[in-house]
Amino acid sequence: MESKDAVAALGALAQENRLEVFRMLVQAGPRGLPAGQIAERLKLASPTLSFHLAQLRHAGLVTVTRDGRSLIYAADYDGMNELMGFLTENCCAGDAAGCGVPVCEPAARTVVRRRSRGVTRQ
Amino acid sequence: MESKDAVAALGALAQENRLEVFRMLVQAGPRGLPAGQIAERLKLASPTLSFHLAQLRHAGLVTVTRDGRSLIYAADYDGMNELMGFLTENCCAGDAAGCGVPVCEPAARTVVRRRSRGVTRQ
DNA sequence: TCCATATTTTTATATATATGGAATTATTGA
DNA sequence: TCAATAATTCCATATATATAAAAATATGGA
Repeated sequence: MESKDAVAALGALAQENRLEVFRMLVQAGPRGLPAGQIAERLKLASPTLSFHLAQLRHAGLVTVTRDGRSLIYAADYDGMNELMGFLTENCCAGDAAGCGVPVCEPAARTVVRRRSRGVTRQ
Repeated sequence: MESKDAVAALGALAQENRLEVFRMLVQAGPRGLPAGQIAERLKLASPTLSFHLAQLRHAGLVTVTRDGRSLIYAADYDGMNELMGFLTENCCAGDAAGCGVPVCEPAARTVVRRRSRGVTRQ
């Protein structure tokens, strides 16, 4: 991961509404949520939400797929994990015990197959 | 951690120069670095660096102690780890295996005693 | 006490970002 | 083909942020 990508991802998360959106998607799991449902839950005007989702998408933090009229947004866990790895990279000059950073491998990944109707737009 | 604190921390990191400063301090370890040395290594004007260090400090990502004429900045590893915990909180509705997030405990912490000359200003 | 060093604070200016109304595009079902 | 729904893009406005020159503060040594 490049420094510029990390700045983009951090900038995307550094906003109250977007952070809420992202955390909602992280908690929702790989199945994601339709934009309308996010807007409703967070009481955001649709152009506002659309703007924020685009930021998160360009930053590689969420993915989108169409399902009929709805666009389904989901957290991009790979993007998130890459970002966290970048922040802690080579911490304490390699002696991670100096700063309490998790040094273990990620939990074994369960692959979730998404409904494949519609076209993916990244 | 509150959402507002997370936004502050992410905003502090979402800037090219500050991200560089922070990563430099993360890699430098708990002993930290004097402001002048950071400015020199990153070729930043001192008021600019000072502004950025203040942002990181207010966001709880770095600490500062005085040593003679120098102010020594160090990464605040607790702050960083809290932030990452906040982002991944309750991911996949509790089934972390769904997204490959590290679920293990942080490495055992090695406490490093800092030189106690001067006053700590947070 | 005075000077040099290290760093911060103040201030001005330039630039980037957030918001929501209005118009637009895409999809489905009648 | 048309109306209804879901969401986006365009636009104007308000607000926040980054930068560095100049002035101010704190420390240590002569």
